[in-house]
Amino acid sequence: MTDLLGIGERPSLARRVLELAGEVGRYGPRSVPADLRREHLLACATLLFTEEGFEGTSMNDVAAMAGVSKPVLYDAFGSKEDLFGAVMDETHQELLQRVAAAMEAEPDPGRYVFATSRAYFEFVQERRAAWLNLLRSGPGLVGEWMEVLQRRHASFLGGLISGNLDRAGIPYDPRRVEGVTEMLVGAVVALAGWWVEQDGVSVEEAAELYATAMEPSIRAALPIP
Amino acid sequence: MTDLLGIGERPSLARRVLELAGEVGRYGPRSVPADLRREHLLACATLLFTEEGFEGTSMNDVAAMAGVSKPVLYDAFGSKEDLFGAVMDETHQELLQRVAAAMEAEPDPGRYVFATSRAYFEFVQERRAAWLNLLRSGPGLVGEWMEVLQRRHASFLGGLISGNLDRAGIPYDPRRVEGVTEMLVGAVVALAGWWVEQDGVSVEEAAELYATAMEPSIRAALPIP
DNA sequence: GCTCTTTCCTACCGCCGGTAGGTTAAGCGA
DNA sequence: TCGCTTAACCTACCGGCGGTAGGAAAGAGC
Repeated sequence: MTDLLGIGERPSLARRVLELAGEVGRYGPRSVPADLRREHLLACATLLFTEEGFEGTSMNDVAAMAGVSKPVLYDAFGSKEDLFGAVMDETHQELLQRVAAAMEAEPDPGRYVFATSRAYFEFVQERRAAWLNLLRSGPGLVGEWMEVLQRRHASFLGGLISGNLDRAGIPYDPRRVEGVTEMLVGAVVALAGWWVEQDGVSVEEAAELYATAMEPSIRAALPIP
Repeated sequence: MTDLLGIGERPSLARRVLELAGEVGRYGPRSVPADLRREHLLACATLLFTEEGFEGTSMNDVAAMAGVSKPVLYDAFGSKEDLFGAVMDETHQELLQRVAAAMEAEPDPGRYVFATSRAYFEFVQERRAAWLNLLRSGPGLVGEWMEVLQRRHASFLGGLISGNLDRAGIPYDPRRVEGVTEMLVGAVVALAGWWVEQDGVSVEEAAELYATAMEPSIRAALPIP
């Protein structure tokens, strides 16, 4: 758990960080500007948390991999949960962007559910470890971060749905939209958790199953024409 | 986090445990049979984990509350995760039994989804802390216990569904039943997580929303007449 | 009385998340 | 050139955690 990238030869990784960023010597040796340092630490942490999970990664590991002492790490990120939260945040934003892009690229609104869920499953397939260790880690532990993500995902999805309803001039109960979106997110997370350990079920099939099941439930629970 | 019940006056809780169980002196003072001790420790752990969560409870706390030293605790349970698993297990079994009972008590098969989900939401309402800290804690962390529970819940539900299909002589793809049940469980957990923090949404309304949404999705995804 | 077995405790281990306090050296005005 | 400020950084430590080694106490059976 030390030096996965050959990055951590102790005394002077700082130099290499600066070299990578094309900023050598800007503040002299042994001195990396805080924002760059933060970025670098975040990259190391992402690698470790993705590969080893929250509990499998210690702050010592992260600091060692970055070639830096612990207080430097704590200057940048106040606590282990802060750091993990930042890593999750980045990855989750990426996932949401891909889902949003998939929806925009889909011309047929009748296939929105399929298109977005396919994007979700593709992400899980491509970034399996990240999804398992970062996104699916579960609420409750790791501060309340997971809850935040799930809530964000739900309100993102709710925004899409209620946006469509608004545009069509259909009245609806926003409380109900919230409940439905929570279920949709819960269902996709659960299905992905099952699917990621199955063999022989393709992305298309998974997305098709999700869409087949959830499409009618959305129509039944909300006033969608 | 010490002695919530006045149980922990150090040297001789053992006596009181035996008194409670009507077994005083069976093996003489300072000696409680292992199975009884285990039960007692499990009760203390349930109380603490329910109230303070996994991370908020230390093995020292549990041992202190039980009026016992740590090695005794470790003799009975091996590790903190084992202990937490045992606590979760017990509570989860209870939840599943209530769901099963609700279904058996429901004469109209068309209302199974509503009846079972209402039982679920009632449990969440009555045992809020237990549900939040024990059952909803999330997969990934705490060993793989959550995954086990979710899987068990899904296969329990899948058993109900495929049992019905079998009885009716309808052929089906078991893989598909698995996927659907995972979604159903994920959706109910997610909806409960949202609902448990809402004001003014009754159990009936929550269960109705769930049933309205999921009933058609089951029919759409599975060959149910 | 002696040994075996079961229960139980004191005292410790290594590691973790997190911090106090001091060192280095660049930047800069006089 | 000298001193002062400021930012980056490190060594060395803290309390508490999960977990364990090794032995004391006391009933049971001979």
